[in-house]
Amino acid sequence: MKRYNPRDIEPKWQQIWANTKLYAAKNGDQTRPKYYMLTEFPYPSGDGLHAGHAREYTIGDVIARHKRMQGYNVLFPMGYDAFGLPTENYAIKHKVTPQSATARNTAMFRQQMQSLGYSIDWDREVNTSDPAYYKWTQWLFLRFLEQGLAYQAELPINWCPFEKTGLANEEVVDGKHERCGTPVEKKLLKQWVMRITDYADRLIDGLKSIDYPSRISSQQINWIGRSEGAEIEFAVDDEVLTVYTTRPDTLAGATFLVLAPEHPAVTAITAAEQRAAVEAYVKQAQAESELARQATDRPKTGVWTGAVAKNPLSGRDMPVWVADYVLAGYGTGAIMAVPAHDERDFAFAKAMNQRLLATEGPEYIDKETAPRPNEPFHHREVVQAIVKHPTEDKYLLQRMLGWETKSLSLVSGGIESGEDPLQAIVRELREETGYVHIKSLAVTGLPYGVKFYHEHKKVNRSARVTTVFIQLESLRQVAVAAEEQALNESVWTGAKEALSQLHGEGARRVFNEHTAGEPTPFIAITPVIEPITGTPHGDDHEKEAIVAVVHNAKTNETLLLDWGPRHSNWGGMLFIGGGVEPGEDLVKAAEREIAEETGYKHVKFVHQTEVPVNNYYYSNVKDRHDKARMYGLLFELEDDAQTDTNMDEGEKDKFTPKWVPDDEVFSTVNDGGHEVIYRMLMRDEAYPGEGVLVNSGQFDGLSGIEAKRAITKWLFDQGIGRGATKFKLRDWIFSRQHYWGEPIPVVHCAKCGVVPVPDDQLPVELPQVDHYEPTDDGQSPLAAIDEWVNTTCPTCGGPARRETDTMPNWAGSSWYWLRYMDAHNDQAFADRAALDYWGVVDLYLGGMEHTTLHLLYSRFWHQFLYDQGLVPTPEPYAARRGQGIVLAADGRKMSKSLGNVVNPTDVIAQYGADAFRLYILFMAPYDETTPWSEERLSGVSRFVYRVWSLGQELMAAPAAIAAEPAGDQGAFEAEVDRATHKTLKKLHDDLESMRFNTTVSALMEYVNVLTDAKVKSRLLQPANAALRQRTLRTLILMLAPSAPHLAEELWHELGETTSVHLAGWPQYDPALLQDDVVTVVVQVNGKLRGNILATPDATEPELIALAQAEPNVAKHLDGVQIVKIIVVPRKLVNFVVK
RNA sequence: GCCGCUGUGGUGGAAUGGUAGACACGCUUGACUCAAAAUCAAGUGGGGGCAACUCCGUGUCGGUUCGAGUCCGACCAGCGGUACCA
Repeated sequence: MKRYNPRDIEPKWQQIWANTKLYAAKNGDQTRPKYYMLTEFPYPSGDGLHAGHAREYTIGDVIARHKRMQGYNVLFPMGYDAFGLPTENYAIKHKVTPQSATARNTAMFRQQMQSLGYSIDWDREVNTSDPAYYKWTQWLFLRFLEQGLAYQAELPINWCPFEKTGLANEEVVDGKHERCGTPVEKKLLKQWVMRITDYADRLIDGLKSIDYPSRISSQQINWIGRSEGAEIEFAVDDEVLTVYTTRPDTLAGATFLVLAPEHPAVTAITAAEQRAAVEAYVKQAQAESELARQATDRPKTGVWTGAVAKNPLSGRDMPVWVADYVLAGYGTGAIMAVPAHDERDFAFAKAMNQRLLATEGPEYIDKETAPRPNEPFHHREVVQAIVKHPTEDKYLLQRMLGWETKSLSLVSGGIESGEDPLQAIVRELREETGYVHIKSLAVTGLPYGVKFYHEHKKVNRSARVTTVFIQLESLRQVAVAAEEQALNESVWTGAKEALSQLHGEGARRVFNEHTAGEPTPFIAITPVIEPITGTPHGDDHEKEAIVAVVHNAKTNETLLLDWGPRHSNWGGMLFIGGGVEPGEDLVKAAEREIAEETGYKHVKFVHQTEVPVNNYYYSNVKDRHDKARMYGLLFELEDDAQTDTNMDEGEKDKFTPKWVPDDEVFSTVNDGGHEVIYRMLMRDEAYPGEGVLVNSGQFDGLSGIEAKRAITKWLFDQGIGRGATKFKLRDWIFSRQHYWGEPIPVVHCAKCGVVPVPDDQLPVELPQVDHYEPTDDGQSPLAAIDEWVNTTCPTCGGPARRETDTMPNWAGSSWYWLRYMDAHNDQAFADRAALDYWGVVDLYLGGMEHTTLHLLYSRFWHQFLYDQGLVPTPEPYAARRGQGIVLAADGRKMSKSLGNVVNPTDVIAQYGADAFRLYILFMAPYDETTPWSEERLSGVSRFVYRVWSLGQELMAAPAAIAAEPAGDQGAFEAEVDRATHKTLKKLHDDLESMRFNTTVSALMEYVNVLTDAKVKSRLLQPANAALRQRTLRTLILMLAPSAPHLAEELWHELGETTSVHLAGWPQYDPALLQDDVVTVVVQVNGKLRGNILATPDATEPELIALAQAEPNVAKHLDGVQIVKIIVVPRKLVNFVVK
């Protein structure tokens, strides 16, 4: 028997295939359908082919070979993406030219790919650094230039200080250069830029017509980052600031504007007294590195410009700030900030207000009650409010009863620990005056200090006073305690009168500033969206409600009601809830519900949500759809005292109160509305979701898209805004300051400006030089080569200088699949007939890492070429698939420094190319990342040897020794043929769906059947010569795409003289797939209780009878009642019993 | 945070809503051998049982269904991408 020796047969056949040009694709062949199988061409680095390449090209080769055997005219080409920095660096280091390094490396790659037996049409090989190739890259660039899609601009670009070159945005990852990891700097340079943003919409829309994995299309869509919203203009002094927002519905809640530090209007709008601060901030922002600015969770910083704009909808002042959380490069570089509904604006507002509140304002000494000398001061933090009447132009002042002074004061009180000034003043207002219905409140003016003698407490008092402006919504009041009534009397007064009677210099000053409309940097947080939870049904029964969150600070627990298991629309764990009677105070209502439902009678109100949550839900009790406008109220439990709960008997058993640890509350509550309430109450955060508009004048009551549309239209009608679409995608920085790239084919002439090199003078070839090290000054090394740089102007003939920037390495790969169609054309980048014939790439296989780089760039080029009528299709690739990464055996990435790299050449030397290929297919689904395993590779290698031996045995069996076979010959042949055709069908299905791992499994199973001792010995009998022959033939054909050398060798041993790879792919015969006997599974209540053998066409009653007769099934059917019998012909019988 | 993908034995991974773990690796036992390697044969999810058989089992919790790894809902974990993009 001949031994299997891949070291002999593999090179032998590779040589023969090459010599006969077996895999040559034929342009214009109308006798067969075409199939264009493209894999990404490699960058020819000095390290040679790696395992990832081998995976990609092996998959591509198997598909190409299978298609070829199916009768397609297959184009499966290869080339080299040869320009780029690694080669340049390598050449500098080894003191050779990039040209010679490239020649050496491409030869190595070609040799390695050939040794893997790929069916590449080598006559079409391309190399992007070949002048014959880049002539056409330059030619195509000039078409972009003609159409204005390539332009020069002075831009702050990403600069890699290590490789000394500019970079595209797509090449910067986490603030670092994706290739070398060096932190990227900003550098202002004159650059060539490609207007890819013109194609942003097309690049998204085109994805619909092509077959990309959702992973890739969603990543591209994300990267392009289209968003729809509105541009809104705000007048600030003489300037008009235009902002971009995706949330025009929150316009009324925009309480300030923010400009990026780089925004051109910053200087113009900055007020004189703020100039120094603003300039310092802008300077500091510019000094920050990209990396630092990108850091997540960095505290918000900013500075007030002193300017104020007016909100066109709410009419309120909006201080204009400068802050680096707004990016100059996106939208208009300015935003309207809505702190109530945007997390970033919220964080900024909180931080800035806090900073302002912490500042020390002027200090006043009260002259009427001057502090006593030589006595210590007792300090308090105080908040006071300028409270405005809901309808009239009047302010709420207080007269202290029992004091000697006749003057009035603002509503005020001490800030208790843990409170912020806004919370404190709301509490004070409620306790002292009973007013609770607040429309808006905001800090106004810087805090000031005051010192006086406290006559009641008989101490010197120093206070820091924060002033808040409160606009009442209505005069709705709650009862005021008698002791409070005895202290103060409330008076509504006009502004002038108030000012004259106000006690205290500081209070008079802030009141005056406020009523005079002095600009203030303080940022109000005004909610304009009421959250919606649940789904409206149209006929919802509306009511006002409270949700009471009762917290116990001693145990850090929160009170929940357990309504039993959660169903789709009732039950679960909820807070205490209940209806509010018309006109009833929310706090009172909540206290009543708490007592009724849980018995707790001593709870202290802390605060409530500013807006209600519109919760749509199904009321199980009332059997109807309800809409509750739920206000959340937070209470602190004062003591455990409980009264009897006061509930109907029916209501009592429905729920049980439960104390839940605070950190589990959020995950325990399982109702959308209650969750939102809890977030609003407990977590200091914005509500960024959608909902119903409030505090938005005429737009109140609108929601979602409705509101966006209505407000955008209103802005348009007012002439201060319009709908707008923006993209995250930026134009493509196309210049590189390096030697080893395509020279950008233009010259700069003092007289004519930028002049394209005429087409007939292309290519602009790279000069052959000794030194081409990159420079630090942002100049290409080409600039130093005078004899190359100095040229004449093609237009005027005068002296001119060549452009010295080169193209990025993405340029050559942006059109290479077109060159394969007609690789040697020197009249055009490709002949139109060839372009028409091959059309789109049918399948493009490559790595996931190119999704937002090469794949996006090349689609952009192709779409442009289509627009110019240069290519026949709008998209280059009909389908794209990405292969998974091959990890090292240790589960880590393969890397030279870890020493865990698998070298394909070594693998081939030890196991042969066919075993290597089969293992690549077998190791995992092709798109799954998976570790390399030499042990499993050896398993596949055993399979290859088994196939070889089987082939040898089947061929060596004597054809005519008289010996009669035992048993039924027809049944045996049918059994073997059935196995063959089942395998064929499996291969057919799995190759179509690219499930290569299971095709190898199927081949293994098939070979296992044939090598089974009983089957094989009978197969070797003389009577089975014909069966043996057709079985082996089919096996070889099935192996041909994945193990081409093995298949070819056995094929020729079989006596064939033409290549197996030109043979037709075998078709399976459905008739031969039919089993004589099928195994039918018998279940009782879905549990497997046995199986029966039946003919495929057995009827239902027959199957049931057989099943019932099965002893174990009978056992389980004994003594039970059969409710139902499910029969799936040829598959299963299931008895449903009681 | 957002977008996408993935969760199945000791491992890589199979399974049109119908016998979970195909095919391999590894491991155990046996044959061959002086011995080892290679090869061949048998076994191999966990628990119980002498056995027939039986219970449990595909990240978690629910739901739909005669029947769920597969479909639906909520969550958890891992991977990839992206991120003050307003």
